Amino acid sequence: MMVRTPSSDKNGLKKGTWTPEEDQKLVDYITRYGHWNWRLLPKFAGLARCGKSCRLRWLNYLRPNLKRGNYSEEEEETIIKLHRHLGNRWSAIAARIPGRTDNEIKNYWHTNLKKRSEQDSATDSQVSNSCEQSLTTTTEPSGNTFQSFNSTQDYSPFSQNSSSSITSTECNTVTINENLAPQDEFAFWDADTDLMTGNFWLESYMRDISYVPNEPEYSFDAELWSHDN
DNA sequence: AACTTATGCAACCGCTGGCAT
DNA sequence: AATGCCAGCGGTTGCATAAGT
Repeated sequence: MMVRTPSSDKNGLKKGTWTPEEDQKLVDYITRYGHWNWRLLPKFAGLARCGKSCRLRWLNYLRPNLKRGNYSEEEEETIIKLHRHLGNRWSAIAARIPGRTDNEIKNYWHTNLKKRSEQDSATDSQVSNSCEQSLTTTTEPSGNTFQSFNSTQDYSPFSQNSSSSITSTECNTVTINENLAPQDEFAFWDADTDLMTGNFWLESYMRDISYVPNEPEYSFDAELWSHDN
Protein backbone atom coordinates (compact mmCIF):
# COMPACT_ATOMS: atom_id res chain seq x y z
CA MET A 1 0.00 0.00 0.00
CA MET A 2 1.42 3.35 -1.00
CA VAL A 3 1.27 5.72 1.88
CA ARG A 4 3.67 8.57 2.05
CA THR A 5 4.90 10.56 -0.86
CA PRO A 6 8.66 10.27 -1.00
CA SER A 7 10.44 13.39 0.18
CA SER A 8 13.74 14.37 1.69
CA ASP A 9 14.66 15.85 5.02
CA LYS A 10 17.18 18.65 5.59
CA ASN A 11 20.06 16.19 5.53
CA GLY A 12 19.06 14.91 2.14
CA LEU A 13 17.86 11.66 3.60
CA LYS A 14 14.87 10.17 1.88
CA LYS A 15 11.56 9.88 3.66
CA GLY A 16 8.30 8.24 2.82
CA THR A 17 7.44 5.01 1.13
CA TRP A 18 10.17 2.51 0.54
CA THR A 19 10.80 1.37 -3.02
CA PRO A 20 11.42 -2.27 -3.93
CA GLU A 21 15.00 -1.32 -4.77
CA GLU A 22 15.56 0.11 -1.32
CA ASP A 23 13.99 -2.93 0.26
CA GLN A 24 16.28 -5.16 -1.71
CA LYS A 25 19.35 -3.20 -0.67
CA LEU A 26 18.37 -3.39 2.96
CA VAL A 27 17.59 -7.08 2.84
CA ASP A 28 20.78 -7.84 0.95
CA TYR A 29 22.89 -5.91 3.40
CA ILE A 30 21.36 -7.32 6.57
CA THR A 31 21.35 -10.83 5.18
CA ARG A 32 25.03 -10.52 4.52
CA TYR A 33 26.29 -8.45 7.43
CA GLY A 34 23.49 -8.25 9.99
CA HIS A 35 22.39 -5.05 11.68
CA TRP A 36 25.33 -4.12 13.86
CA ASN A 37 24.59 -0.39 14.01
CA TRP A 38 21.36 1.05 12.69
CA ARG A 39 22.72 4.56 12.43
CA LEU A 40 25.64 3.59 10.24
CA LEU A 41 23.92 0.81 8.37
CA PRO A 42 22.21 2.91 5.67
CA LYS A 43 25.49 4.47 4.70
CA PHE A 44 27.15 1.10 4.23
CA ALA A 45 24.09 -0.36 2.57
CA GLY A 46 23.95 2.45 0.06
CA LEU A 47 20.66 3.81 1.30
CA ALA A 48 19.75 7.48 1.62
CA ARG A 49 17.68 6.78 4.71
CA CYS A 50 18.11 7.39 8.39
CA GLY A 51 18.92 4.44 10.59
CA LYS A 52 15.60 4.66 12.32
CA SER A 53 13.76 4.31 9.06
CA CYS A 54 15.86 1.29 8.11
CA ARG A 55 15.28 -0.34 11.45
CA LEU A 56 11.55 0.20 11.24
CA ARG A 57 11.36 -1.09 7.70
CA TRP A 58 13.31 -4.21 8.60
CA LEU A 59 11.46 -4.98 11.80
CA ASN A 60 7.99 -4.23 10.53
CA TYR A 61 8.15 -5.41 6.98
CA LEU A 62 11.26 -7.14 5.73
CA ARG A 63 12.55 -9.42 8.43
CA PRO A 64 11.95 -13.13 8.07
CA ASN A 65 9.03 -14.98 9.61
CA LEU A 66 6.65 -12.08 9.52
CA LYS A 67 3.10 -13.21 9.17
CA ARG A 68 1.03 -11.08 6.82
CA GLY A 69 -2.63 -11.01 6.25
CA ASN A 70 -5.69 -11.79 8.31
CA TYR A 71 -5.62 -12.40 12.00
CA SER A 72 -7.01 -15.64 13.33
CA GLU A 73 -9.65 -15.75 16.02
CA GLU A 74 -7.03 -17.04 18.43
CA GLU A 75 -4.71 -14.15 17.67
CA GLU A 76 -7.48 -11.64 18.19
CA GLU A 77 -8.47 -13.17 21.50
CA THR A 78 -4.86 -13.25 22.62
CA ILE A 79 -4.31 -9.62 21.74
CA ILE A 80 -7.42 -8.57 23.61
CA LYS A 81 -6.46 -10.54 26.67
CA LEU A 82 -2.90 -9.33 26.63
CA HIS A 83 -3.96 -5.75 26.14
CA ARG A 84 -6.30 -6.03 29.08
CA HIS A 85 -3.35 -6.91 31.28
CA LEU A 86 -0.42 -5.20 29.65
CA GLY A 87 -2.09 -2.06 28.38
CA ASN A 88 -0.51 -0.30 25.42
CA ARG A 89 2.74 -2.17 25.76
CA TRP A 90 2.65 -3.21 22.15
CA SER A 91 6.13 -4.63 22.03
CA ALA A 92 5.37 -6.84 25.01
CA ILE A 93 2.17 -7.98 23.33
CA ALA A 94 3.96 -8.56 20.04
CA ALA A 95 6.57 -10.64 21.83
CA ARG A 96 3.81 -13.11 22.58
CA ILE A 97 2.28 -13.16 19.12
CA PRO A 98 4.71 -14.86 16.76
CA GLY A 99 5.09 -13.26 13.37
CA ARG A 100 3.30 -10.05 14.24
CA THR A 101 4.96 -6.72 14.88
CA ASP A 102 4.15 -4.20 17.56
CA ASN A 103 3.23 -1.68 14.90
CA GLU A 104 0.92 -4.08 13.15
CA ILE A 105 -0.75 -5.13 16.38
CA LYS A 106 -1.14 -1.53 17.42
CA ASN A 107 -2.79 -0.66 14.12
CA TYR A 108 -4.98 -3.71 14.25
CA TRP A 109 -6.01 -2.90 17.78
CA HIS A 110 -7.09 0.60 16.92
CA THR A 111 -8.91 -0.39 13.76
CA ASN A 112 -10.50 -3.68 14.74
CA LEU A 113 -10.21 -4.75 18.33
CA LYS A 114 -10.62 -1.64 20.44
CA LYS A 115 -14.39 -1.45 20.15
CA ARG A 116 -14.78 -5.15 20.62
CA SER A 117 -12.61 -5.09 23.71
CA GLU A 118 -14.58 -2.24 25.17
CA GLN A 119 -17.78 -4.18 24.64
CA ASP A 120 -16.23 -7.27 26.18
CA SER A 121 -14.96 -5.44 29.22
CA ALA A 122 -18.33 -3.84 29.72
CA THR A 123 -19.86 -7.29 29.75
CA ASP A 124 -17.09 -8.64 31.98
CA SER A 125 -17.54 -5.75 34.32
CA GLN A 126 -21.18 -6.60 34.73
CA VAL A 127 -20.35 -10.21 35.40
CA SER A 128 -17.57 -9.27 37.79
CA ASN A 129 -19.76 -6.89 39.66
CA SER A 130 -22.40 -9.50 40.19
CA CYS A 131 -19.75 -11.94 41.33
CA GLU A 132 -18.23 -9.39 43.62
CA GLN A 133 -21.49 -8.80 45.31
CA SER A 134 -21.66 -12.42 46.25
CA LEU A 135 -17.99 -13.21 46.81
CA THR A 136 -16.02 -10.18 47.88
CA THR A 137 -16.43 -7.66 50.57
CA THR A 138 -13.37 -5.47 50.14
CA THR A 139 -13.32 -2.66 47.66
CA GLU A 140 -10.74 0.04 47.40
CA PRO A 141 -11.95 3.57 47.00
CA SER A 142 -12.04 4.41 43.32
CA GLY A 143 -10.83 0.94 42.53
CA ASN A 144 -11.60 -0.98 39.39
CA THR A 145 -12.74 -4.49 39.13
CA PHE A 146 -11.20 -6.83 36.66
CA GLN A 147 -10.55 -10.47 36.24
CA SER A 148 -7.25 -11.69 37.49
CA PHE A 149 -5.04 -14.03 35.58
CA ASN A 150 -4.35 -17.41 36.89
CA SER A 151 -0.60 -17.33 36.86
CA THR A 152 -0.31 -20.74 35.31
CA GLN A 153 -2.60 -19.90 32.46
CA ASP A 154 -1.01 -20.01 29.07
CA TYR A 155 -2.29 -17.33 26.76
CA SER A 156 -0.65 -18.63 23.71
CA PRO A 157 -3.19 -19.33 21.04
CA PHE A 158 -0.82 -22.06 20.00
CA SER A 159 -0.43 -23.55 23.39
CA GLN A 160 -0.55 -27.26 23.66
CA ASN A 161 -1.24 -26.92 27.34
CA SER A 162 -4.93 -26.40 27.57
CA SER A 163 -5.28 -27.72 31.07
CA SER A 164 -6.28 -24.38 32.49
CA SER A 165 -9.81 -24.45 33.69
CA ILE A 166 -10.11 -20.74 34.24
CA THR A 167 -12.72 -19.23 32.04
CA SER A 168 -13.54 -15.67 31.23
CA THR A 169 -16.66 -15.80 33.27
CA GLU A 170 -15.14 -17.28 36.36
CA CYS A 171 -15.62 -15.11 39.41
CA ASN A 172 -11.97 -14.74 40.25
CA THR A 173 -11.81 -11.02 40.72
CA VAL A 174 -9.53 -8.58 42.40
CA THR A 175 -10.03 -4.94 42.97
CA ILE A 176 -7.24 -2.57 42.19
CA ASN A 177 -6.45 1.02 41.67
CA GLU A 178 -6.12 1.47 37.94
CA ASN A 179 -3.02 3.60 38.31
CA LEU A 180 -1.24 1.00 40.36
CA ALA A 181 -2.16 -1.92 38.20
CA PRO A 182 0.67 -2.00 35.70
CA GLN A 183 3.63 -2.53 37.98
CA ASP A 184 2.07 -4.88 40.48
CA GLU A 185 -0.07 -6.80 38.15
CA PHE A 186 2.52 -7.20 35.44
CA ALA A 187 5.37 -7.97 37.73
CA PHE A 188 4.06 -11.42 38.35
CA TRP A 189 3.01 -11.72 34.76
CA ASP A 190 6.47 -11.02 33.39
CA ALA A 191 8.21 -13.08 36.00
CA ASP A 192 5.86 -15.90 35.41
CA THR A 193 6.06 -15.91 31.66
CA ASP A 194 9.82 -15.73 31.85
CA LEU A 195 9.79 -18.82 33.92
CA MET A 196 7.57 -20.65 31.56
CA THR A 197 9.48 -23.44 29.99
CA GLY A 198 9.17 -24.22 26.34
CA ASN A 199 8.05 -20.71 25.51
CA PHE A 200 8.84 -21.17 21.87
CA TRP A 201 6.98 -18.15 20.61
CA LEU A 202 8.79 -15.61 22.74
CA GLU A 203 12.02 -17.33 21.95
CA SER A 204 11.36 -17.28 18.26
CA TYR A 205 10.44 -13.63 18.38
CA MET A 206 13.67 -12.78 20.08
CA ARG A 207 15.47 -14.61 17.33
CA ASP A 208 13.57 -12.61 14.79
CA ILE A 209 14.41 -9.23 16.17
CA SER A 210 18.03 -10.03 16.76
CA TYR A 211 18.61 -11.38 13.32
CA VAL A 212 22.10 -12.52 12.63
CA PRO A 213 23.21 -13.70 9.23
CA ASN A 214 24.78 -17.09 8.64
CA GLU A 215 22.41 -18.77 10.98
CA PRO A 216 21.02 -21.94 9.58
CA GLU A 217 18.32 -20.57 7.33
CA TYR A 218 15.33 -20.50 9.66
CA SER A 219 15.51 -24.17 10.35
CA PHE A 220 13.11 -23.65 13.22
CA ASP A 221 10.32 -22.59 10.88
CA ALA A 222 8.65 -25.91 10.52
CA GLU A 223 8.35 -26.46 14.22
CA LEU A 224 7.34 -22.91 14.94
CA TRP A 225 4.66 -22.55 12.36
CA SER A 226 3.29 -26.01 12.69
CA HIS A 227 1.57 -24.67 15.76
CA ASP A 228 -0.04 -22.04 13.67
CA ASN A 229 -1.44 -24.07 10.87
C1' DA B 1 -19.86 9.88 -12.56
C1' DA B 2 -18.26 12.99 -9.22
C1' DC B 3 -17.58 14.17 -4.81
C1' DT B 4 -17.13 13.40 0.24
C1' DT B 5 -16.17 10.78 4.21
C1' DA B 6 -14.32 6.79 6.61
C1' DT B 7 -10.94 3.33 7.08
C1' DG B 8 -6.49 0.92 7.07
C1' DC B 9 -1.84 0.93 7.67
C1' DA B 10 3.10 2.22 6.58
C1' DA B 11 6.04 5.46 8.19
C1' DC B 12 7.45 9.34 11.04
C1' DC B 13 8.36 11.79 15.41
C1' DG B 14 9.61 12.49 19.97
C1' DC B 15 10.56 10.50 24.22
C1' DT B 16 12.82 7.14 27.32
C1' DG B 17 16.07 3.90 29.21
C1' DG B 18 20.39 1.44 28.87
C1' DC B 19 25.06 1.61 28.17
C1' DA B 20 29.70 3.47 27.49
C1' DT B 21 32.85 6.97 28.50
C1' DA C 1 27.83 11.90 38.63
C1' DA C 2 27.30 13.84 34.19
C1' DT C 3 27.05 13.46 29.42
C1' DG C 4 26.28 11.60 24.88
C1' DC C 5 24.90 7.99 21.84
C1' DC C 6 21.92 4.55 20.44
C1' DA C 7 18.01 1.28 20.12
C1' DG C 8 13.51 0.70 21.12
C1' DC C 9 8.83 2.10 22.12
C1' DG C 10 4.30 4.17 21.62
C1' DG C 11 1.59 7.99 19.78
C1' DT C 12 0.53 10.29 15.73
C1' DT C 13 0.37 11.53 10.90
C1' DG C 14 -0.49 11.28 6.05
C1' DC C 15 -2.00 9.11 2.11
C1' DA C 16 -4.31 5.41 -0.79
C1' DT C 17 -8.37 3.20 -1.15
C1' DA C 18 -13.09 1.79 -0.05
C1' DA C 19 -17.62 3.02 0.99
C1' DG C 20 -21.29 6.14 1.02
C1' DT C 21 -24.06 9.97 -0.94
